[in-house]
Amino acid sequence: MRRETKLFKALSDPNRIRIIKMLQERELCVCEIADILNLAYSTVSKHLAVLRDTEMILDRKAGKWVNYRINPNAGDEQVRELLALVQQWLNDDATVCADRAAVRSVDRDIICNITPKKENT
Amino acid sequence: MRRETKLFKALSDPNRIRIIKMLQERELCVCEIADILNLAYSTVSKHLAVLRDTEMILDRKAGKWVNYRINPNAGDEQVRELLALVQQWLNDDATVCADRAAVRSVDRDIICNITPKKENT
DNA sequence: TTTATATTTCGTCGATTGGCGAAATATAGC
DNA sequence: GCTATATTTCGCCAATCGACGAAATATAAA
Repeated sequence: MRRETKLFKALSDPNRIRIIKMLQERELCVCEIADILNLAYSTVSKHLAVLRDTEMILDRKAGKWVNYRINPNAGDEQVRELLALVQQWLNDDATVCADRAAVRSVDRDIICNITPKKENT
Repeated sequence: MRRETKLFKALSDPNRIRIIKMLQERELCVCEIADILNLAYSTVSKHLAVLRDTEMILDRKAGKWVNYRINPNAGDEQVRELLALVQQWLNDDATVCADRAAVRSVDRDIICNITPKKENT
């Protein structure tokens, strides 16, 4: 039963739901998620660890970035059922819609640097 | 989004899951649930309030008892979907099986009285 | 190898949670 | 009305949670 309650608990936080909805749009790195949610890296990292621990999401190292994505066909059917629920829910939610717009326009090369890349000037 | 996270949070506690699984067997009063879960009345009452607040369960006053039952056709489709998930999950779980056996044999007239009913002797 | 950047881990803090018992409330039965 | 019983509400406590910043780690780039 602990397994099941852990799955529900993972989905019981708004920021984790937002992360899942964003990842259902596309793969994202930690800095992109932190930028959109407006949270500290360490906080986002912890949320991602919670979701990864349930196997709802996977991480993949890519150079200096760690890309997170939905576990496309999780071995656990319960996880698949929950992800399907989340995918069909909240599609008209204002925050979710705004997050999607942000996901489309976010650029990791710009946002991740504390010292912004001087593109011109 | 608060609505959805509240639903998941309601299901993120093992005792609340046990309550739902028991109510999916039959209607129960607070003292029966408290007896099976081995928790204080006040604790069970709070768990039931959390579930009732999501409209997953309904309460019905019946004399000195308050009977709780699953909301048979909740207006909220999300609630129906989650209850369906819980119903299909955990049916082989040892605790759930034991709870079901207890639900079948529990007798509110016996367990609820601190001073047990002197049936004979 | 040094430096910059992306991420995770660690320690801390205030808020929430789940437990309890005591007190308050509601109803049944006398 | 009085008493017993079932339930809820209240106040408390320890544990967990979500947030942060600082420190540690890993990789890219110079």
